[in-house]
Amino acid sequence: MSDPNDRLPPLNALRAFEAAARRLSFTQAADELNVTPGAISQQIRQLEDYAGTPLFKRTGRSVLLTDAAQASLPLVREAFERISEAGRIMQAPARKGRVMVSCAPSFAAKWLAPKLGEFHRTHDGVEAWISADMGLTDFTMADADFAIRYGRGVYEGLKSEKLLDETVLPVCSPALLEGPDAIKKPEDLRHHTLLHDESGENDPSCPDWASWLRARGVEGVDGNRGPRFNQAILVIESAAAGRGVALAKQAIAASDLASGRLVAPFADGSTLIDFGYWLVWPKGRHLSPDVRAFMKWVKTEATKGEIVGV
Amino acid sequence: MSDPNDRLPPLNALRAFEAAARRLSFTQAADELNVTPGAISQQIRQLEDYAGTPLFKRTGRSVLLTDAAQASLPLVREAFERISEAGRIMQAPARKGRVMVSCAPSFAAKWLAPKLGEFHRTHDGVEAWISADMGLTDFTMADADFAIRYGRGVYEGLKSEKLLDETVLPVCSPALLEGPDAIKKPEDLRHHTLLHDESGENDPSCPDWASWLRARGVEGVDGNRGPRFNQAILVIESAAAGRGVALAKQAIAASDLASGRLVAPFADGSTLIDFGYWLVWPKGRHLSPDVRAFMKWVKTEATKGEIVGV
DNA sequence: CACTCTTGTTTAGTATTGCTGATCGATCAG
DNA sequence: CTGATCGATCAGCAATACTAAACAAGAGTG
Repeated sequence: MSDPNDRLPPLNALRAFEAAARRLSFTQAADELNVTPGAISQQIRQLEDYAGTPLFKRTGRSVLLTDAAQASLPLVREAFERISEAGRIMQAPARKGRVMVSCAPSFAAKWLAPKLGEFHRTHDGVEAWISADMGLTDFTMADADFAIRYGRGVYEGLKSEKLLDETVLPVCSPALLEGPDAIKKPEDLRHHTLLHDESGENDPSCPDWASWLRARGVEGVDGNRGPRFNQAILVIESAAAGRGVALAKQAIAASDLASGRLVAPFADGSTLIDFGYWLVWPKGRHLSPDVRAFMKWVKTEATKGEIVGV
Repeated sequence: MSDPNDRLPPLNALRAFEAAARRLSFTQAADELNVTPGAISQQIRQLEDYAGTPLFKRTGRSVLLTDAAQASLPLVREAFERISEAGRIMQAPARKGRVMVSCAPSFAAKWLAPKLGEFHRTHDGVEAWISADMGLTDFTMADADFAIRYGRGVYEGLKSEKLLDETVLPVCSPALLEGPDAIKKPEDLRHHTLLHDESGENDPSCPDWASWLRARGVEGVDGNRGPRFNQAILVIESAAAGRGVALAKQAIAASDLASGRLVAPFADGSTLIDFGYWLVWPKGRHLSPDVRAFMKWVKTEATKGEIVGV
């Protein structure tokens, strides 16, 4: 009669519950789980049948958690964290020799990817995969081993370690240093297009052209004109193509500066900003030897860059 | 593309995995989950597809865990413990005012049940349910709020609190104290049937008739003859029916001794044994106010009994 | 106040998943 | 070798989960 298994809640319904409770929205939960809202609604109802009590207060507009849901949610969350981690561990043998790092597209393309060949040469048998994604989605469940994030280094539930500081400086194609409108001093910028990087928008310490010019007392240059890009790499590529002068992130521009594709027209142009690059991974995660090796290598590369650059 | 949800293992397959890993047998796992072995086999295979690596080493005869399974199993277990507990908490509002205690059939019938009326009278609005089951099944998942167990009080993963000591003493129907074969001293037992309780078999400190007689230097009585019962209550009822003299557990016999249905023929007959009755519940479990009240009441009843009895 | 937008619910139909029951192959004990 | 036991496999069936579409109920807007 009292079969112990009957006492376990329906597991798939718990997934819907967790997502809905986290978002406080069935629609968003449905979106997250790639199902229709109706499916979520049904799963929740099934769980409520099991519980014998409502889990959400439906207030027309949105939904609220009942006490029962409130009380059980932390345990459900912990359970899923463990399941997620268990899943990773199960997969570990199959992933052996592969390290997956998630990072922002620009950083991946301009900083990480060019150095990867070197890693592969020195670490035989370990291949690195880069997953370039934008959002800093809660990745306790993502399939990356760790991530490189651009920000202040404080992330809820995640451990982080500083990788690299970031500085911002004007860069342009070497072609712009010649000819009648050659850039010699900041005032010369009036003859050129200003390229705006809006990828670091939420960092108040990151200067835009307007504040950069103001800080240097440059007159007669409108710091607001010019095209805007939402990714650092786009600014860099535009600048390299000779379209204008970019206020660029040093880490992203470094390889092009080193190759001569870009030049820094002003000696004192660079500004250290608050945001930086961080190695980030979920708190309880087991890091395999391969992953550790890769992280260590990345950090070494970063210190190298600091010696050479800026 | 890399949908975070795809990274979670199939949840129902995990249940099969946990059971199979615990039992190291697909057949037994199937039995536990009330499905066929084929179903388990398929679920495990599905999980192995997910993991990309085998989880069991099939050695024809039985199965062994691979490293991947070994490593992930603890997390899976913890996850299910939390899910189980979350399930209970969800159901708490619906269970309000109900306390479910699991205990051995004899103790339930002869000790607990008779006192329940009193509890109900003093604790209005709380009803107590008794689930009398024999096995001390791992009940992290059972639906009882707590259990009363007979034993030494050490249970893996469970918390316990001493409820009652147990003593063993000869009892019989008052009818046997009269007539030509009236029982006055231990030697008189030769004229009567000895009733054997084998329910405490695994307690070496618990005397049987043979050791009881030997300890008192009684000669001429064969301590091995007579019917044997595997439950304490059966011995008691046989004795009460006048069939013979039982070496009975005090706690089980107490109510019949009090009512005069049974009597203790010898003044010095009782022996304190190692085993006793314990309140037992899973370590991380949240005990509701109702449950606490019931536990407290049970303990009070137990101390009352100690004052009156023995 | 009507209109519309958003959000959750419901229902019937469909797709997916999970299970059975029978059969097979392997292993081990006698 | 033979019988017994255990796991794997497969086709068919049952249960579960999902979709699509219509519906209902606030909340914001003009």
